Amino acid sequence: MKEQMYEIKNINSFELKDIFDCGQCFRWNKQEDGSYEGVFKRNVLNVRKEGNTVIFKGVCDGNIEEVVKDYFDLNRDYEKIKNNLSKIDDNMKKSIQYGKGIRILNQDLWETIISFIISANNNIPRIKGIIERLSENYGEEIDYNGKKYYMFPTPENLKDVSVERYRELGLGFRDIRLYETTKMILENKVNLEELEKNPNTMEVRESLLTLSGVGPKVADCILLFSSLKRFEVFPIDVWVRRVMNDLYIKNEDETKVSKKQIEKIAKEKFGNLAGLAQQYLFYWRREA
DNA sequence: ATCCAGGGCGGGT
DNA sequence: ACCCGCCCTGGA
Repeated sequence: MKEQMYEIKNINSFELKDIFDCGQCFRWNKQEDGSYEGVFKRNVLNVRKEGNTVIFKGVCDGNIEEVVKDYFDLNRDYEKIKNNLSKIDDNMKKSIQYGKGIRILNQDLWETIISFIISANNNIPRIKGIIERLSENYGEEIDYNGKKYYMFPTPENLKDVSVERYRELGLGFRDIRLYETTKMILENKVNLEELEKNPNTMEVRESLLTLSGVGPKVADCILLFSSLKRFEVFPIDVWVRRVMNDLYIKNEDETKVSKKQIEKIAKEKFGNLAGLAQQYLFYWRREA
């Protein structure tokens, strides 16, 4: 494949650190020169920012401009969204100022499902390690700049991989979950293309919940961070529980705050932008 | 050493 | 409906 380049001048709501470190993705890594490099679908990309210009460079499956516009959600008006959310209260305003460059990536549904199954009760360095080993072992190779990169394995790539093999790759107790979910998708027990087409978020959520290793939190992450792009969901993890309790609930023991309670407040305050609000709050509370 | 990290599952009430 | 213990692994 031939190297392509694409640049956007005077871009807003686009900060590399905010996008790649806000917890939505696992295959982007910061380089020595401050740029980020990542593999998604059949693309290998390097992204860097100089002033208000973003430069994308790499090998793409198709036209780089189209690939980038789709993946980085460039047709959505984040300035408008941020303005609306900022009006809600000072907490939102502050968290948005902190994560002003966040964009929700349009990630492959299958990859997002598997990645967040792996994320369960796990830490980020280890999650990234597991995903890299899966890709190196079972993903298709792409050569770029004299280096080898590996696509995330497809369901077919994982067809004959055993539970034991997953355990060897360091998945721990998630081995069986990955095995079973892959099998269910290969057997079309859950049809990913149908999910993409279904506008009813709750139906899609129910369907995701039938997959092994997918509970409420993982399902919501998949709905928000994959190409399903449902911004009304509100994934609740320990950090979100923490920040929601600090700001709005103020219970002495945050672990005692129920999910329902948090969901109710999120819906009342943030409505159909709850997912975005969650992301700003999460990133702010974890990093700041 | 003990704990915990972006939960889910299965088996209790 | 809630609640609880348990689940691999590795880094602090």
